[in-house]
Amino acid sequence: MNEYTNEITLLKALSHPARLAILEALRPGEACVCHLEALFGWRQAYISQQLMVLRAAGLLADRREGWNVYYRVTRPEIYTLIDALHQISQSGETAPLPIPPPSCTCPRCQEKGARRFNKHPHLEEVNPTL
Amino acid sequence: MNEYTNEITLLKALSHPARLAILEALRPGEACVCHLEALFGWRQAYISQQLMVLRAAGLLADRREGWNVYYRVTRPEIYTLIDALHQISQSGETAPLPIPPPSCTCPRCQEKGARRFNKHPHLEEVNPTL
DNA sequence: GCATGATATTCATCTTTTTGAATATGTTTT
DNA sequence: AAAACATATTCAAAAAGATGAATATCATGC
Repeated sequence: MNEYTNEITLLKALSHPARLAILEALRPGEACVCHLEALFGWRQAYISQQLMVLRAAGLLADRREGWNVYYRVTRPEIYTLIDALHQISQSGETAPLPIPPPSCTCPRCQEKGARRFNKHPHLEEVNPTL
Repeated sequence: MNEYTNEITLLKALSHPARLAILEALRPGEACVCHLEALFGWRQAYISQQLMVLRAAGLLADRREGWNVYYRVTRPEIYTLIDALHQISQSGETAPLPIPPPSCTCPRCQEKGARRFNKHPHLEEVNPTL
């Protein structure tokens, strides 16, 4: 179950209101920490913590200039994901569900001589690594 | 900070390898629990738990047919998000970072008479609700 | 070098997630 | 109704995440 390691790291970094808000604030371009501090009215340390998470996930890079540290998004593609997220979240709850699709392709359901009282086939015969 | 409630619920539902894998398995269409059980080789109760999370997030619906319960994705748009996720995750670590973008639009940085030793402007003057 | 401003990190605590184990629910066949 | 099956739910312990408080780092101006 070590699949999706990168994906999960990324998703977890995004799964926080403050971090989503920060990414939104960075959409137009880079910003220094003091900007975010003033914009959101959060404690400096708190913002720094969240920036750390986003940076650890590889989403942000920083650049020092005198007193200030400027953060920027390193993967603008993240906004494609975020936009999709908003779209899905906004659509009214459980829409008028589509007509039930065709029947299951389950290995068991597929068995030709599918006797109804039967143990599952052994996993080895069935699992072509998804 | 009650913003993004729906978004966070959705992201958290996705932030789990087993659940991502399940959604992947459901991409071609609906499947019964025994299918997933055989496909992944996980405990039945475990799969049911993960399905519950996805259902609670409004991503899945179920349909009973005799012995089996068939699950299907109610919001195919989720795959747009997942595809974006994979794309971002696969791109090699921190790509050759783009040239540092233009300077910060931070309220402080914007102040015309920006005296360098100055307190931040009061938040009320600055925070137009992001 | 020292004081100050901006940002980062560590620590401790509290809450949430994860996941195995046990058990419950509901359906079908006999 | 009882047995067999498929799936769902509850519980508890361990792991991970969130966050306030305190403190550290590092650049700048004197």
